[in-house]
Amino acid sequence: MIVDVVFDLPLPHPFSYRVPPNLAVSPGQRVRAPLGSQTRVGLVVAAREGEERALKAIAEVIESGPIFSGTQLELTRWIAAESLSSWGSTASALLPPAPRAPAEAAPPPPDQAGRSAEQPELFTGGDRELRLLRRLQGEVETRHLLVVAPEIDQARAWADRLRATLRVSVVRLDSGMPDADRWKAWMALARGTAQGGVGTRGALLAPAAAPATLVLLDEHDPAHKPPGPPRIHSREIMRERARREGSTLYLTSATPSVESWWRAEEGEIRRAADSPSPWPSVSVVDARGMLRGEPLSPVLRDAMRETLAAGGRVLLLVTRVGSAMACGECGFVVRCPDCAIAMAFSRARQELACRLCRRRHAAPDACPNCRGRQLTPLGWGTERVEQVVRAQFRRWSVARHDADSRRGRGVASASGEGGARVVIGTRGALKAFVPRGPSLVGFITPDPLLNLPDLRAGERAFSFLWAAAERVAEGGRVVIQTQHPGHYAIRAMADQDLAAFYKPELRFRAELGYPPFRRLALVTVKSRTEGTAGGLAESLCRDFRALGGVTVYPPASVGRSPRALRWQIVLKGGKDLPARLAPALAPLAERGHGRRGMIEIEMDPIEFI
DNA sequence: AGCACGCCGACT
DNA sequence: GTCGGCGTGCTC
Repeated sequence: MIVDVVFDLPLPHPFSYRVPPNLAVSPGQRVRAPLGSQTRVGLVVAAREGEERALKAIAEVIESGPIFSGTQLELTRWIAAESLSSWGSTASALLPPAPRAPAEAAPPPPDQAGRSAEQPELFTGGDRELRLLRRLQGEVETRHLLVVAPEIDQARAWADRLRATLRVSVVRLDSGMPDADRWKAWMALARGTAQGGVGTRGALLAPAAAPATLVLLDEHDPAHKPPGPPRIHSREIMRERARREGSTLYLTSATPSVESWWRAEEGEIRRAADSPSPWPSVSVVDARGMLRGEPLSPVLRDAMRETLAAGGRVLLLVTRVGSAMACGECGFVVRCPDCAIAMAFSRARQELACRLCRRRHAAPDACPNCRGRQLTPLGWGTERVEQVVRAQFRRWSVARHDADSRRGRGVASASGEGGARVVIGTRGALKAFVPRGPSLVGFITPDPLLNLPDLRAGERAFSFLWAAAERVAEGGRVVIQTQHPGHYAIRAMADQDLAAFYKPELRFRAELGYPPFRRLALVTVKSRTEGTAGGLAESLCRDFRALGGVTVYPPASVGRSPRALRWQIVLKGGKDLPARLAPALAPLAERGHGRRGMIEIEMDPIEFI
């Protein structure tokens, strides 16, 4: 017998091996097989009869039987095709680490072909997790449960929470556990000795028996699409899984992705009813014309004094200097006239460029709107804000919480030993206030985020603003200093009104043909020699244009060094974009890189386009 | 991705 | 005269 095996390599095709008579091997099973000079772990994707004399033999099996059912194997193939990642790398990322010695495996749960899936349901609102738990309570008696969190910390917390509230046996499948434990957890779920599993991305295909209850926590979180194959959001994998096996999918999010909100409007997703939860009072301070060197407006300064005097704690949120150009006087931001995305300022070249269509021109020296002369990238560093705050609030303890101040250190003293009453930090600082949130959150200014040269700038800023408001202690307040006091992201947050954000945002996306209405792909060409990268990018563009139905933006050099070694091509198309691109990419992947240079492709990029 | 084979510079 | 740079090509 011959088996076709895929490996954790960026290779587009499987390798064939003969199966020695002493081994039993079938599709969905992991094996070790010789490849080149070494022996590697691979996944059997097909078995057939044929001429086997020229082939090398499978060395050994990893598990005694298949670890993926036929449906799961087929699903990994779909994921690979949809993300333009290799089948082997995709499968490898979605399986527990292989044990060193051959191990007795529990068979994967049987396929449930033909079951029609229920509509996924989206939980929003301040009590979304409680309402979800209540729902799960009624289901765990009869169904398997799989919960996927964006990060290990959340997976750990949810495992504890499920054990405590649902009183079911829940195993942890995330990489925060030792490899051997992860493998055992996987098998416990397959065997049915565990009723539920919690993990991160690597648990997406864990063997919860269909029809199962699948949960994706914080579905909008970009951590659901980390670097590395497969380049696809966990939400899409969960959705497809639920659809194929007839499982129920629950999504939670304070601020759903625009994609999910759109699907809810289209009736593809049901929105669980939510009720308003306590909300801080929000003051929006118009920062236009505010002195540039002064991070604290009188409104924020007074709010801080009041909060501190009343015994509360203050969190000042800083967003690092942006790359867009904004007018210090009127707040005008230079945007691409075609793409409506903020243009990125290059200090070295003193020019502005659109990350999408590559339009570029010299940076203006006066504001095109008000003729003001203070047209510069806008933003504050935590250190500078700290200096000012220390000088103005000498009586109070002040701490900084950001990547530089070493995660946790500033906070430990701030929350633990009754330390800092004023904390200056970036987004991560929100998590540091446990168990009680700060009484006052001041946004020095969210404008750099709002003006990011990124089509998702508004979505990101909104999510951050909302998360901060949710964290504020009851009866507390939020002060936002901004040059865009009327921006719908800010208004929607202030009014605790989700729809007030998504409605205009969807209109913007629709008008300009951005996701979720169209799909994007980002192709990166790397080469050590300048000519090849640019030349290869140009010739790739010709190939893509020849495909039809795909918008090909001009390639641009994105190398940071003066010598341009990286080029990027942005592509836009419909739902079938990966399928359309595959034929143009196949010849490149087939023979190494075909031409010299390396090609990477990311479907549905979520940053910096 | 590794790893091996294959042609041009600074060293014992 | 060699050791070694990584450019190119292959792995069932």
